[in-house]
Amino acid sequence: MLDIRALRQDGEAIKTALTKRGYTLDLDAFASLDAKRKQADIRSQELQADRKKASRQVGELIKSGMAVEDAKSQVAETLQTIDAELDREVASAKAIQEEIREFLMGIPNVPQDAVPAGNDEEDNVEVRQWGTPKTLPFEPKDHVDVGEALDGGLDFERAAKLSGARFSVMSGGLARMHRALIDFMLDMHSDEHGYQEVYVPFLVGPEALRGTGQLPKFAEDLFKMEGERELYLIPTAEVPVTNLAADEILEADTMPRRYTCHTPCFRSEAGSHGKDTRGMIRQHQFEKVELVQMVRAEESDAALEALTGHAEAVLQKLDLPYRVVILCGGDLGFSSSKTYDIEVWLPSQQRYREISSCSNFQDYQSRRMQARWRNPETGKPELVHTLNGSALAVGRTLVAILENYQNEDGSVTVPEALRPYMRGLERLT
RNA sequence: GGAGGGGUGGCAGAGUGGCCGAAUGCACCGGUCUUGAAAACCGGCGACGGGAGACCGUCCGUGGGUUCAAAUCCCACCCCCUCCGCCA
Repeated sequence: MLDIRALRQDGEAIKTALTKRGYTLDLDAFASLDAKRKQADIRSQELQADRKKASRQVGELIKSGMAVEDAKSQVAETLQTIDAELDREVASAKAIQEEIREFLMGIPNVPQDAVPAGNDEEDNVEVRQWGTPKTLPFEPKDHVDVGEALDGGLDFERAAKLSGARFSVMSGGLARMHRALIDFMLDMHSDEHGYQEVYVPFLVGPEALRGTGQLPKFAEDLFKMEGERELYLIPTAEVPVTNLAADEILEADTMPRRYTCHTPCFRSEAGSHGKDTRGMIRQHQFEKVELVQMVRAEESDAALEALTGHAEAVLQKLDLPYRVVILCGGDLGFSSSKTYDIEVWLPSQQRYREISSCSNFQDYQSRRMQARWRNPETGKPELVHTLNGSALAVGRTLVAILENYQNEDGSVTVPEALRPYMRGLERLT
């Protein structure tokens, strides 16, 4: 959510910045709503002040010895006049405030200056590359062919039997490698990058989803539970972990907060029919290790660079070639002010595919969820800046390993860094 | 699922109809003292919105209601705690 005061003061500048992501801000609609709000607000406050005064008068009269009924009749007429108008004014002030809130909730975050212009992923700009895409001495198979050929391995048919398309079953060594990856990533972020591991609910209420920005606009991307309580399967650990700070005022000495968390993620993929239908690139259920940070405003730019580096470190240790791109305005997520995607090399597709997305939300999420910290210099609560990034999407990491580490005989070499997590196993066959 | 207790400022915790946005303690900030720190003492200190400001309004889990007046009384819901039952 944007700062309403910023919108009043710098509306034009914000509108211009938002065009970079293809969003047209209706400033006139906002201005007229805001003017209506102010009028209703001022009037209802006046009436309330008058009403309070009259009520207090009654108390004083009674205390000074007047009979209760007499005291009441002193102000009865005034109150009657006030009440008639007050109900109306308060109701309309409330309604307008709610309208403004919904209006604000529907505006995406303002892209930072560094965000390049552009419409879609074609316009994202490469920032750096790491490693050299391997040229395999044989025709590379894709991860489905590699995985299905393994003993145990990948099984999409049985997954479909259970749950339909976009699910997978893994068994044997592959299932173990999947689990090992989670362990490997969590250990790395905890031991080397200074994150605290957390375990959180996989079902959350609507408020948490409003806080991070999935609701109200993107309900169709979520799986909603049946039942008397309104609960949703989390689409990412970002939702429960970031909302840990919701409605809280963090003490300065507990900042910055850095959390790492492994959760399954559930996405309806409503808008992506026919996209990545083969294999486990795009699933309704997948595992992810997430990084979340809550930092002071002036630290968030540096924090995004560091966080992206922490995600990159996973790929480096696994020796998987990748590149980092900065998302253009048109490809930028709703709540983000700046996002780096990390893309891993897939030999079968001869191109880089997204495996991580690292974003700085600045105060956009924290304003929605009222996540603040107490600045000792002012003594006042200030909104934190929130960031998060995948480090990494586990399923896609597995895909990358299957493809980059495949051998001509159909086996898959276990990356060296992962072997301690697989009891020394060197090869999946 | 049954019975009882409770949700108040950053935290703990008073407050059962008007003098309460709210005692007190801790934490925090400023000062005195000190070579410095601690301790002690003095002062300050909730959040949000509006206003240039004086100041005004809202907020005591949430939503309704009673009343001239609600943190306080009534109703519903949510959450937490204790005991019993069930259970991985």
